[in-house]
Amino acid sequence: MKKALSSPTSIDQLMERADAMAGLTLAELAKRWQVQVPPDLRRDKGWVGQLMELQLGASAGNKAEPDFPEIDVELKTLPISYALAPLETTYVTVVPLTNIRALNWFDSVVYQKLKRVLWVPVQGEREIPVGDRIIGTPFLWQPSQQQLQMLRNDWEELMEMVALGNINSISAKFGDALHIRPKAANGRVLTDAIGEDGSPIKTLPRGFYLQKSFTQAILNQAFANDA
DNA sequence: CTGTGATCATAT
DNA sequence: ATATGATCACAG
Repeated sequence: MKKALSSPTSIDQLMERADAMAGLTLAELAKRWQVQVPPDLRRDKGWVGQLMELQLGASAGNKAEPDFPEIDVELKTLPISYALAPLETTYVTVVPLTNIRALNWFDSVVYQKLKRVLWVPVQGEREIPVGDRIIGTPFLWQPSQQQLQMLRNDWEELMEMVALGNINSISAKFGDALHIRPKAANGRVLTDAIGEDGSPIKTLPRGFYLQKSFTQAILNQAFANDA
């Protein structure tokens, strides 16, 4: 998809563009940007997010930084059930497995991305045709002190394991708010990491994901604030 | 090849 | 039913 809009230069401008899509179906928004609606998301997993990028003027690209670096905002779509519960965990960024310098939370990409997020809830039930799914009301979120502490604790615990060569003993069961799971094109992809004895090894690339319980709490906050 | 956007699909 | 591990498309 092509970039058709300039990056928003202020929060107000971003929210204006965001509010303009609230209540629309994905088909309606897709028509506005002249993109085809896929029959399902099996082969287009990132389609919804990329449509949002068009609407909001996010700079495309694969940089490990927030979508709107000028205004320090990260964009996240959140697929939700009929009961307004998250249907999926939320991918944040890849886990650095090598060249780990200072284990500094505030320098981490996780912190840089999550310190301010524009959440866009979208109906995600698979039985709803993609084009018929309704876009919810986007809202801006900043983690509370408590949420920030949870994220930081998980991040520090997990990164310590990585730095000490224990990447292969990390599973999705670690971490309360944040966890680590594979993030690759397939199971044969290998990248460099630190082995148990400190020597280089090859392992599957991993990503940081937000647990559903964490994003559920974010939704609850936003919902309560509206009422 | 690595990062982005994520959801899929099967084991449990 | 759902969480974990696996996977898909595309940009740079």
